Amino acid sequence: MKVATWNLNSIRARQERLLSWLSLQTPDVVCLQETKVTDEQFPFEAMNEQGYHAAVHGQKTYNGVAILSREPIDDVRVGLSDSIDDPQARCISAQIQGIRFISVYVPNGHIVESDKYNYKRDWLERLFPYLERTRQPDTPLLISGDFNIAPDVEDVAEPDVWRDSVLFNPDMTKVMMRLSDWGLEDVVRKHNSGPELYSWWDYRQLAFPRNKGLRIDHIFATSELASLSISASVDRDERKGAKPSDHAPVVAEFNWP
DNA sequence: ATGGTTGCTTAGCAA
Repeated sequence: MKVATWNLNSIRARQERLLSWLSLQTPDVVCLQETKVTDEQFPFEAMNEQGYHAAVHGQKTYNGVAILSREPIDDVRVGLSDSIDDPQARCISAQIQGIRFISVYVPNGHIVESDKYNYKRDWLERLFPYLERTRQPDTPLLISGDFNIAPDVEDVAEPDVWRDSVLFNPDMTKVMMRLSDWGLEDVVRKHNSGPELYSWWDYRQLAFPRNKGLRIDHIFATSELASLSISASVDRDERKGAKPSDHAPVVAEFNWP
């Protein structure tokens, strides 16, 4: 099974690239972020014609997450399903081929100590009880998406520029360690030990040609599933050419089912 | 050189 996560930065702006990429890579499941469309505007027909079912949780203008799958999608749940009234569409989960998939778009946070950063921290606090409620015995869990967190110094091309920013600071590193403590393994890092593996490059300052990126898009899986992973990579080529997203797709393959 | 780009929506926000 080939699984991918990709922050599209608008599915309308990226629809042609998405369709070409799907036909080239033929992933089984794709977690999408920043679709930036309401559910009514989601291009279900184009995805279906490409051979994919789609589960969506969108909103107007901002955010928006989705899961595409070649096999049928069951038991779709949207949001973090807690007592907080949160209008931002940042989480969707679904059951596919015996795996619980979660697609997340973690808040960016803007600037440390801003309201947006407090929202990011609160959102991440809410994620752990959500995982606890979502976890089921004997069902592997895979959570992937744009976490807006570079876990470690080797995930940042220019640590001195990004240190103590919203994307890379000790508190955010702790969150990633809590995911690990909870039982989730970073499948991409497992298969790529070296530096210079990034998933996002700023549109500005020629960041991509200079490879000044950060690894902030991740695929985590519970240990049994992670142990069945064969390979993982960033599809850097998808960041090239005309009208790319600022994120590249991240892909992992599993010996499943 | 105190900016730089993109997308959505139309002047300003979000990333």
